[in-house]
Amino acid sequence: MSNDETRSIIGVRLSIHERILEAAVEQFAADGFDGTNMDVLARTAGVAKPTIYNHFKDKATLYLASIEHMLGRNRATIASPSFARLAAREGLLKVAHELTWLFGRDDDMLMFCKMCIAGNDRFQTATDTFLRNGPWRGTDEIASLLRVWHERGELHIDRPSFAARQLSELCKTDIFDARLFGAPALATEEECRFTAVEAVETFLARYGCKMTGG
Amino acid sequence: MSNDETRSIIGVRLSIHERILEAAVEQFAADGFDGTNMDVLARTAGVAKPTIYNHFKDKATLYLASIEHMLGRNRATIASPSFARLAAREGLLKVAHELTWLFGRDDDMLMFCKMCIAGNDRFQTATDTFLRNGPWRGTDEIASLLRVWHERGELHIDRPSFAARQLSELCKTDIFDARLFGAPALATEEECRFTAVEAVETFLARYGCKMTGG
DNA sequence: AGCGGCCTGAACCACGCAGTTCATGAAAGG
DNA sequence: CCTTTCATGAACTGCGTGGTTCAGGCCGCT
Repeated sequence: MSNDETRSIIGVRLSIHERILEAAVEQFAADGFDGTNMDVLARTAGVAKPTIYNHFKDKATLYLASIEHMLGRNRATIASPSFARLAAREGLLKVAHELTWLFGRDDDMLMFCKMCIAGNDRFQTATDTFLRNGPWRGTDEIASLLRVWHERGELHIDRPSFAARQLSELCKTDIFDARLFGAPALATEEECRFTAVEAVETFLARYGCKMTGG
Repeated sequence: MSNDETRSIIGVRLSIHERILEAAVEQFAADGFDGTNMDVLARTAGVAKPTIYNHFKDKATLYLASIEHMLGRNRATIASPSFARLAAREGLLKVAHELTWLFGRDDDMLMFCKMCIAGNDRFQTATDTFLRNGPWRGTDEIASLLRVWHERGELHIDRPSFAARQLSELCKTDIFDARLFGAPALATEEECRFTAVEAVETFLARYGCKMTGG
């Protein structure tokens, strides 16, 4: 292979494979599956069309791969196990900030949500991997954290998984629906912070023990 | 017009116009705008293709019309002002049950959300009317109720609108995302009741006054 | 130098699908 | 009874686009 590593975008060298994936994420996210034109995609990737089909069997295959690629980039831990060292309130705040940021200010996340929702009968497998590696993994991580704090006596939670999902929902308040339905305008950092703080406040009122400030 | 009223589905007589709209809602919701094939749509409607174009100029026009059609069918009140007579806890439970029912067991609502999300760049006006007449009207109604209970001293709420949206989000826990992304399986009545009760519990923990049980 | 692998660009094929046309037929209405 | 209106179905047009082919060209390897 000759010029596999030659092209660079923003100074970072990318292999042809990666360049195609990056362009795919961008295009699919912007225009949806049907709205994406493979000729255009090739041009944005700076690559000849046959090259794409040399790396990916299909438009659908590329679509799947692009979802996984995007999820891989987005390994920003929602609830890092390291948060367990913090006091419940601090840890919850960190988690809530991650969540509101994700819901309110992450474009890739939003676009792929839209795509999965829109196309879901045709690409159920794509939707499944998205859910498994995205939202569900996130709430699982949160649930683990909650268990730690519960055992440490800082929270009192009977159903950690359900509680985790409640927290996640609370973090969507005011910022997510608008984006899901409307123009993909970012929520401001102010809004995200506010929603996060309020979510934790409500969550602790229910699940916090006296000393935690519930 | 000859057999405008002759065909019947499930015993209800529908005009050709309505039959097309019903089929359109179903198809668009299931497959999105691009994924919908006009030949198939015609067949599902039990109508010849030219007939569709005799009633609607365009695929896009039909799409818009189908959204408005769906809106007209769905005039359920989430938070009736009459609930204000109830104690806060009872009233909130009623509201929460309405919400979980809507999120978990109302097919029209779900389809509608999918359609708006799928088409939104190209049909922003449709999405806007949906938001105004749907979710936003709902949370406004809830906010009014919250204000009543606040003034009556049963709740302590600084930002009623925000709190209303928090309640609404809490009522999605565990039942809405799965439907939005996955198969449109109904949430069981059990699940809805559970989520509603838990939502109210969490909500009151934050916003209830001592005597309310918060 | 010669070979093999990969990329390129442009042309090309095939197909799905929105929208139309047309001949036919059936009901309503004066 | 004749006219108007409208549904029907089948065939057709035209276009956008997914996917392929092919003749080159660049590069590394031996």
